[in-house]
Amino acid sequence: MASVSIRDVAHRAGVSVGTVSNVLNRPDAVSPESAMRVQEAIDALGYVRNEAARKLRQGISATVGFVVLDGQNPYYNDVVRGASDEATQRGIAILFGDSAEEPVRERMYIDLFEEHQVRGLLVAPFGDVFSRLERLRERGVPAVLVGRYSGQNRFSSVSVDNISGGRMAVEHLVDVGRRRIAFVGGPLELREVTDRLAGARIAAEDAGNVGIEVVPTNATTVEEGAAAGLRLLDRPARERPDAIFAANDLLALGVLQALVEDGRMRVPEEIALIGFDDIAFAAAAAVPLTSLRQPSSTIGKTALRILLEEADDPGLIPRQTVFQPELIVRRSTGRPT
Amino acid sequence: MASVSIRDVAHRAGVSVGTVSNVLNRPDAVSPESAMRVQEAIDALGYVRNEAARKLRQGISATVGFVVLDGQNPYYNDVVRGASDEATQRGIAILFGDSAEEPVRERMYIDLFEEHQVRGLLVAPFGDVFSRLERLRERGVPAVLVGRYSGQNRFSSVSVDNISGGRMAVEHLVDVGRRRIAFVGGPLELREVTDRLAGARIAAEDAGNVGIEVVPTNATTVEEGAAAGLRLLDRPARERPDAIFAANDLLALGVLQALVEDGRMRVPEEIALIGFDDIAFAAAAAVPLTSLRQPSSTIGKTALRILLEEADDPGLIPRQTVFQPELIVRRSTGRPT
DNA sequence: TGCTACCCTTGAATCGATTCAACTCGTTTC
DNA sequence: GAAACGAGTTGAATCGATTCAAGGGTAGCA
Repeated sequence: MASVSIRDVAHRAGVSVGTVSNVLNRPDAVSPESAMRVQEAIDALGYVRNEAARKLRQGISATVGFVVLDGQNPYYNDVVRGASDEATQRGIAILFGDSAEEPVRERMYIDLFEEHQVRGLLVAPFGDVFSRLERLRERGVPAVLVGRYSGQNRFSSVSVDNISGGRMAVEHLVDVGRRRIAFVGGPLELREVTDRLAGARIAAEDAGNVGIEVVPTNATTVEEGAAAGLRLLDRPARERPDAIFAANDLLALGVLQALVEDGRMRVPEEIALIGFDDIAFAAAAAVPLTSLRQPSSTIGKTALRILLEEADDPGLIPRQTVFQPELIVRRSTGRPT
Repeated sequence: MASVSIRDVAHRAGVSVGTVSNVLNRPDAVSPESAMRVQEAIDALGYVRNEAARKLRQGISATVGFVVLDGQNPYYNDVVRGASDEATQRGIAILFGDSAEEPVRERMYIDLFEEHQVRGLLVAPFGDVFSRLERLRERGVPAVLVGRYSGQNRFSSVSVDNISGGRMAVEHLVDVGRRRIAFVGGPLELREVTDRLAGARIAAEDAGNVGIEVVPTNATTVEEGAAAGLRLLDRPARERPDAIFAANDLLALGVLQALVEDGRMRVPEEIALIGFDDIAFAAAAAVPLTSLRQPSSTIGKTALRILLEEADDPGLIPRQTVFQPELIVRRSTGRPT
């Protein structure tokens, strides 16, 4: 463990530690020649700054935590990529935690990240983490919610307009002549799921004579989607819907997989299918999937930016940033025969 | 910033800081009643340990860095999930970096993580990072390569047997009656790509009368796969292959998308298609994709375990852990008409 | 009673970067 | 020539958890 400290650098360069620190942090407060000598010493010794010491002294850190709801979902990977791009540009590292839709893990990560003195927290919340987040905020550690807004607007959030998205989805289905719509999604504790459903209901009401039926799932995964698809297929033919709005693309792909495998209900002829998120695989699906696109990496970038602003100025009032989703029409919602 | 330190806890519990530290780290060296009083104080004050201070003092940290080649690839997400599971169980946090197949970013993350005093580094390497990793190792920070083995076995690695996988892929294609095989993959600097190709060539030679042609790509993405697919379609019909082995599922899905869209070459009738990794979306593809499954989350878990062992005992000799891939047959490699 | 052994507890020293009051030295101003 | 000023530099103090030599107390034993 041949650890090189600022002291070693100072010694080799023949200056004091204060000067070395200045070279690192306030280069213009130092004479060019000192700067050069110090730089040489740094290179020669292979000095690397000790973040722990810096963090300890300064009280704030160059680390941000990101607790993701479901790391398997490509949507979140895009968001992470966006946040991570932005972070890296500012020399900030991201601590990563995948809560896998389990409240226990979610809380564990939040605690872990707190110990690590993160500057702030990006959270795609699943369980009720707000009391924990409140506590963190009292200590000067802000949080920004990603992909959903907080119930009481107690925290800033960056998300897409899920109600409007749900509405667009059903409006589109109605446009292509569908009336009996199944909403596949869950758990209903997920705010984005209920919002998309709420939007769907509004559109159904506006259209009149359109029914929305909820087919609940336990998670937003391909497997759950496939299971829901099978349940629909099990019904007598005339009780089946003529369109499915899945709460996200993972579910939609699962449904699609079940339908294609089974073969009795062809997409889009007998049944139309629309998803949400427009993940990369939606276009490559068995039947290319109509979906509502989210500006995912922009969401990540924006969330990180807001987080850092709040970290710098704790007085800021929480604000909700909402992007509009965009309808991407593909084959899965072609007109019925 | 109402920061609560171990000193405050000690004061409230009426004991010394040393005792508090012992409660936290060596509970059996402390009397039950002290432990209880300290615990109460901790709860009452909402004390959270300051990792920075601990790290500084101990010299080692409870953080591990993971530099991923391509965060968009579900395969790596599975690996990350595995590593992350294992890490969390041990109270270790993971710093996450997505190099997006860019050597500059890759190096940046390694440097950033070094500043953060990571205990070790998991790396899915793209560019040549070995000299940097060597330097880190000299400082007691080990690295374990994920998803590929190091050229000179200078580092431990956890991967799948890509040569054997490539072989299995082509053997399977030959089994279902294919002879003119296109290998879609690249860049050829990626060791796993060339290994899979090498395996393919071995199988072709063993079979005799089987040709392998390389269709290079610039990255292992859906888009590049689609582009490669279009290039194949552009050829006169008789110059087209009767099977495609894509270096990974992303490429395979891209190829599939192009073929299905175009419609001239049906999968699997006119052309068979096999991928690698067996990501979750392979099963949900336009034509369910035959693929070679990797035990991805096990790879992540194992890599982390080895990394920590090496961090504890720097004398360990690097070892290569290789898992066998498993052939998952689906519709995309049905028999030709 | 004296002695040893054992169990807990104590608190100063430590890790390394940053900060800042104090200082040096050369230059400018009146 | 004295005073004021500015630019650079210095090094001790600081952040908070851990460590460990030293010491206090109690029980056990002769």
